[in-house]
Amino acid sequence: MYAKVIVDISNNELDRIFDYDVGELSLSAGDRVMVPFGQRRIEGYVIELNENSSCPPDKIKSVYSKLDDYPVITPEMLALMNFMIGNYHLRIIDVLRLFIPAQMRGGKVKALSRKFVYANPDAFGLIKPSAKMQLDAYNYVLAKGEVALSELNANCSAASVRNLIMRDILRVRDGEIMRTPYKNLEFSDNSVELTEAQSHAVSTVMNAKDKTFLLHGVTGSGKTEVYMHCIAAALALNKTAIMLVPEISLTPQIMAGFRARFGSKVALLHSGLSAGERFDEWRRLITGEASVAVGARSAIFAPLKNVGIIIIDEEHDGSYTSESNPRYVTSEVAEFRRKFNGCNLILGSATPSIESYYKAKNGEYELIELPERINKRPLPDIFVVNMIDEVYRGNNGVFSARLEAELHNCIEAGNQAMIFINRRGYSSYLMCRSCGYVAKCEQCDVSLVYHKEEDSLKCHYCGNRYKALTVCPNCGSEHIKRGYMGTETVAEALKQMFPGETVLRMDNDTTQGKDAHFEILRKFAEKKAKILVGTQMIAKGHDFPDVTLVGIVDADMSLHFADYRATERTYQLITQVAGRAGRNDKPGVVVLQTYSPNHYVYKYAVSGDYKKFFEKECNLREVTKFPPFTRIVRLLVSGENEIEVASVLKNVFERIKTLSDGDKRFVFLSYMWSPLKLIKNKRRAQVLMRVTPDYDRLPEIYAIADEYISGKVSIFVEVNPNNLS
DNA sequence: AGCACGCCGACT
DNA sequence: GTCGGCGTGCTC
Repeated sequence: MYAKVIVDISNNELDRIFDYDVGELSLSAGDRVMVPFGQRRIEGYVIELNENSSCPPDKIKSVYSKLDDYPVITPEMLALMNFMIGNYHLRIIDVLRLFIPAQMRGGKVKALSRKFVYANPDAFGLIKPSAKMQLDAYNYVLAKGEVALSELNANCSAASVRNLIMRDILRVRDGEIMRTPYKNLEFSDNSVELTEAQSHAVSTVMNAKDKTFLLHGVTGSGKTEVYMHCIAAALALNKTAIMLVPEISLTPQIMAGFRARFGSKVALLHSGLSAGERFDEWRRLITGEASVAVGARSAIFAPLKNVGIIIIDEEHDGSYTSESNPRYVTSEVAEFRRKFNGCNLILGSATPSIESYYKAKNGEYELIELPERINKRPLPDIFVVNMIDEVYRGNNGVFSARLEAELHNCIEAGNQAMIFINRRGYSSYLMCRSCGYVAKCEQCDVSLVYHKEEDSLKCHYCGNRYKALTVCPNCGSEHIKRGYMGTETVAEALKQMFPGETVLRMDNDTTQGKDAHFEILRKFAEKKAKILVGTQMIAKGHDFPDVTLVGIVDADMSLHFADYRATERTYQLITQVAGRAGRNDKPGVVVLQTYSPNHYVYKYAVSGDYKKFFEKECNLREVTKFPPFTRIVRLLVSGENEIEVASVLKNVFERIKTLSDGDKRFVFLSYMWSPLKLIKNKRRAQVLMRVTPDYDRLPEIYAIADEYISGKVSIFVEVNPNNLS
């Protein structure tokens, strides 16, 4: 019998099956094994067992050992693996690595083992009545049934315990303990009665089978409650559930909500966990001890069997598409698992992505709507402030007169305000006012970002750090000016405006620590500060009842971002940020500052008319030939040698051109240097194409790319990339 | 990815 | 003479 093994080395040359003799081992598909490989021993995964091999018999070696008690890759995941390597053109091992906790590989984390003590029932009465300490220890164990040795030693005489163990009156066994994250969170049953719309949504889902739903519910319409009920329904049928949320909204509050409802059946999976915690949560899922997986993107690979419902909350969120290496589309993986398990899938959002809503309109998804907020609370008023007028009036500051006035009202009334800005660092760049010179990264050719706390310039693409400019290297002028504002500028302006107030700031820089995120939000929730300044990360899911004002300092930053989804993202952003204002009984106000007040996105975002916005945006996409009416395919060629990159680019382009000639499904095809031509010392160039959604010859494009990949030039093919830099 | 094998320059 | 540079090739 031969084991078809994928070795745990990510390399194109090794992206294939190696055959090993199974020997006396009892192996199954999905087992993690240790195998000899050249002069080395490495880990690998058995993906199939088979009687025949096309490899010369003298080359075949035997599997050394099996590494776990059970196959770590379930049959469903093996099927998913095949789906993913076919659809996303990934290395097999890169897919397998997604399926198991990273730290488990190479034996970096192990089960936490502890010695447990239990009483030998036959030894009763062997302790002399005079041995008081021994009796104490024995009774302690009897009272608990079983107790950790460390606990017993801490509470009783360790010498007596040792003696009893030696005489086999107490026995020791090796056991495992699980590191459960957030186990100290208080449970509070927060279940509430469903509104008519909510129960209609729940019953629609529960009465369906093998379907995908788009749950379009306005902010505050109680989507979470619908999810909870659907999960409970799946559990009642003895099935399991997967619930995805954007990484950023995996707050302790959300987790506490799930823990309260489903107790220890919930396993939490996200990047904030320690390696050990992650491993243990994963193990609780694969062993069936836990049956609800809640987590960020990668939780879609939760090793659950018999899945009864899959939920993707905030389905429009960008974090569901992985940017780099094993690139996959979470909703497509979810579709695969839905079909495999014959269960339902819910995509939920207040602001669905244009592509999802388009599918719902075409009947590919079934649309469920929750059009009203719970308790019919009105959405906050959004005021659009024209910043050109402000400049005209001589106001060059961060805040418009309107926002400043609202801030004063808010603070003086004892309420809280959130100020939103989507840029990090103190300012985006340093510029010479005399000659226009802008400091750029030597390696990456991008503007450097000035970080005030370190008084240094940083490259956001490679992380390189440079000394801040004081003199222009180009013209010698000392007239250096900081560019656009960031969270720090805004925070400082606020501190000047409200000298006595604490201003909290939350962005990439202030949330580096393990619990920094949580700490800032906790302070704000406890009203230790009246003003919170932050980037996108303050926009999601946090419910602060006393926030009555939300300021969007520069809405255009996302609107003018070079991406075809910029408008859609801006709509989502405004809706999400605005949703933070005016919870409970206090009415909310949103002030939105822009230099393009007449853009349609502001009109529809202000009125909250998603459908109209969708129509407009969708028409535009159709005319401009962007998704969902096309798929964008980007083939990125990179390498250190500019001439080689250029020549590969040209060759690949010519080959694709041949493929596209006469094919009407090709809407656009061109090649060029990438906007960021140089990153980490690599020249980058791209072939860009747009093809109709029914185009089915992508594998041929992948094959062409593979042909030209060498040690010197690498090629990365992306479908609908998130950015084109 | 690594590790061996192999064929050329400067050193105890 | 041989230690060691990293090019090339292979791993069931």
